[in-house]
Amino acid sequence: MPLSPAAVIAIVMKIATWNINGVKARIDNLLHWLEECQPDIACLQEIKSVDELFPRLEIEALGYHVETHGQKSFNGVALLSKKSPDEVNRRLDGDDSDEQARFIEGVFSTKKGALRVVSLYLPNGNPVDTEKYPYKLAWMERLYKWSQERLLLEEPLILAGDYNVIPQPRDAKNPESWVNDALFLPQTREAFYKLLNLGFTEAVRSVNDSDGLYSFWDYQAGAWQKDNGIRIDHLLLSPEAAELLKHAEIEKHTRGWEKPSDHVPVVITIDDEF
DNA sequence: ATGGTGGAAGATCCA
Repeated sequence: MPLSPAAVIAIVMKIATWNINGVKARIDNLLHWLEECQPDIACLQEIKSVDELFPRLEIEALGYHVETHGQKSFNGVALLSKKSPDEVNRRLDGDDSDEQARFIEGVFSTKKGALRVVSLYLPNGNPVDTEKYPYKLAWMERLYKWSQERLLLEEPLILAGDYNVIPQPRDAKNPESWVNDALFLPQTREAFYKLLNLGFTEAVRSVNDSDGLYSFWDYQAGAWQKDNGIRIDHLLLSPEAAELLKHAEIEKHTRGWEKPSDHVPVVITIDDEF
């Protein structure tokens, strides 16, 4: 007996990351994007809100569960998901004095087992001659150590977020203008590749080898109009997650919306289901 | 161009 069409439809889920640059200023865009994209899990960065003021009701009305790790004015990350996580962790080990909200991990039950998804917002690191740059490098080292431990679980793990790292010259329209920037300094890129080389797959690069892929365009100097962008928003997949990867896409069109974020969503599709 | 724009907080800091 032949398979019915329904039986051969791939069972997939979409996981997205988006630095929205202020959830309260971006709520209309966010709701519109959630309806359009229908991600199963969305990792947000720079919510710039305390947990109590996060506009959760509107998002919950679209059928999403909301977990936040916010702080006043700056930073802040969130996980939106169509099914609630079984477990949520908000601390990145290695510095008990760090009060910046840049990390949230959710553990989800899927039909294939546990799926771990992290929404991360790596420090910018500029100006590099201040304490901000050592803080960035230390944060990357903490993420490295955390990842080393998590990879021992040999489970699908996705580290999604704004890395504030331009991995290669071709990830910038004008790489020469970034040579002294914390996003592109050799030490920054080395730390990124050290993390990647633990065995992660960078989702976008693994499916698309072309130049001109960007995820951020500055508000200033007509960067968007000139397509003067950089690619700094990444999804890193453990071997067990990489095996499930079907597609990866940068949703460039959202940068052309009214009142846009300066970043756009990056979305992957994996062979899995809640 | 030594932040040119934008968000959040609150008369500045952060990116």
